[in-house]
Amino acid sequence: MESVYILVGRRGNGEFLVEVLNAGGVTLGAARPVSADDFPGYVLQEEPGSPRWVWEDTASIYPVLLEAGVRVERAHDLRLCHAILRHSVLTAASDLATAAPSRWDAALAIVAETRDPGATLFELLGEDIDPAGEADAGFTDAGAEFRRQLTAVAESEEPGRLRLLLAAESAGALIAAEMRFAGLPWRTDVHDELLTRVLGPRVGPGIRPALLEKLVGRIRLALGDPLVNPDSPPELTRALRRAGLAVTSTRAWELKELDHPVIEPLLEYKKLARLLSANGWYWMDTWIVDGRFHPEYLPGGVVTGRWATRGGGALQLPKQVRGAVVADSGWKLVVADAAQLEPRILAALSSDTAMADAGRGTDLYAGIVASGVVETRAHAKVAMLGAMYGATTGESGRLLPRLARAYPRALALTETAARAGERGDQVTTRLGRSSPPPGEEWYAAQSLASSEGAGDADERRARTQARDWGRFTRNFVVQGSAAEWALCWMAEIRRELRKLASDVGADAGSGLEPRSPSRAPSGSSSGSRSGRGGVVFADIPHLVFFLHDEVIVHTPEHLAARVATIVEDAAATAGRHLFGTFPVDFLLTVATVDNYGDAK
DNA sequence: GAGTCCGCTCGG
DNA sequence: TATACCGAGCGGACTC
Repeated sequence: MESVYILVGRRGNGEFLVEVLNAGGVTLGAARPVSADDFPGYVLQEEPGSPRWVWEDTASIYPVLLEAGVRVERAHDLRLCHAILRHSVLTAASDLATAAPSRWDAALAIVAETRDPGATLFELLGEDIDPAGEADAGFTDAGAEFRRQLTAVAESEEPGRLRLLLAAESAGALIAAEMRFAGLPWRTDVHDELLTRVLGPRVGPGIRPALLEKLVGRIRLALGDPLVNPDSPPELTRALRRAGLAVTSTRAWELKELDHPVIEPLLEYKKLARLLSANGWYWMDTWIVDGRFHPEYLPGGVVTGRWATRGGGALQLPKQVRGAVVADSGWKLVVADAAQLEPRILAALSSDTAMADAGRGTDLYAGIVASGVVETRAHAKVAMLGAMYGATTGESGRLLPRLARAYPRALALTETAARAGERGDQVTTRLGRSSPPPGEEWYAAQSLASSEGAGDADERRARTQARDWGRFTRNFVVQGSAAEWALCWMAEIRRELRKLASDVGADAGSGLEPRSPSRAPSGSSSGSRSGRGGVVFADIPHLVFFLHDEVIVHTPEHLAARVATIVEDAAATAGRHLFGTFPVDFLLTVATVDNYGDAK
């Protein structure tokens, strides 16, 4: 079926503009306004034709639709796609890449800093034009940008890969908005109980909970220092040294090596103080709304293509508190984790069949041991990580030659990527995301080192910087390609979950309905489901969390088995999308559980 | 007092 | 067991 695009823009007065385009981006009719009130209805009406919605910024437009109970199947995010095409070496010759910096480039930085949902890029840029005309100019420009993007892809060396990348990136933007909207189920009563158990009863801000205070007492006693404040690293270091401990810092791993009565209570204190400050009651009050954790996901927020997040520290949910992530009553969490994702990606990228063989149907590190390359799983892991991160010393550095003999193609790929970075060259992921070139300072340091009269210090500094950048590019290829696999995996999961929902007839209308209050888990203190989280994905399985190589789907219990199958199949499909018929397994560990803490 | 840097610990 | 890659976020220390 010929794909149709619908370009969407927004005027300063809140009105939308829509224009239907054919597959080549050519207009099929004049742009027309749609009022803000009518917009969700318009989208709902057009969705059965599976158009691809083209808009500047999914994160500012899509939440409006979600609030109105409308989901879309496909989108093209101009902002995210511009960023990819502007920097990809595959499109370096395109008009899009060679043009002078435009508002699309400026918008990248600004949107990354402050996202005011509802603001158009023009507004963000503070361009001073009259409200109606402003957005119409922006709309015209969006159409032009879209055509530039289509052309850049079509004329590139790898149009198929780039198309897949742009589709995956845009699907990611939809998923990010949907996950934020739906939120991760979070039981504040369970969380509170956990905190109270290990810290003592809740106290006001600035006051140490009882069990922490007790530990401070033990620390002071052991150090013979009745005033030492364990929250102050310099003060604590001095106190430790006075007590005869030759420490250079207060890092936990350094303390662990020591034998002294203060170590045990101090390590315990650090662990609990961290829990309190990072995920304590204040965190809970701030980030859990109506029984859901709603972090903001930022697709493309990391140079490698990984997502960043903002708010609540969603990238670092400690294992300690995952027990508070509890499925609603009658629902389950399907938690899936891609096992040894990056080594598998590396094997496929480099067509290293020996390494792919090592991971076939089994833990890849165990497979490396079984092949006789190294003796233990721990060695296999540290050696692989060293190869991908650029370790030179220690255990990892010593094991690298053995890995290189067994898997020459894989290791050659990482070395080639490192050498490219050391020269200041860009490297590119499987689907076409390129690393940024080094900054001006970097080039300045290199040319200074090779100029006449350069001193040893100049040369050392240049070499260090070159090697640093080489480790970045070495890792970029693997981490970035893994991020692409993860995007394809999630997009596939999302697509299949939607099909499942329509198969079982739970998704007759928009796919979103107000959740009935009776569905709230009994005995939960998480309160009513009104307000921001009041409309959720009622009755249909949906993604609620993503972390680099791991997803969580919240699903009605009776669909959990089918969801698990979907997640498994999607991993294989993602592998085919990236690597065609190359025989590499993408193994998952999948757990269907009531709470996240029970997964693995 | 506000803004920024650093040390530390959490995640992959 | 450190080391090597990518992050978020807190609290203290420091600067203006």
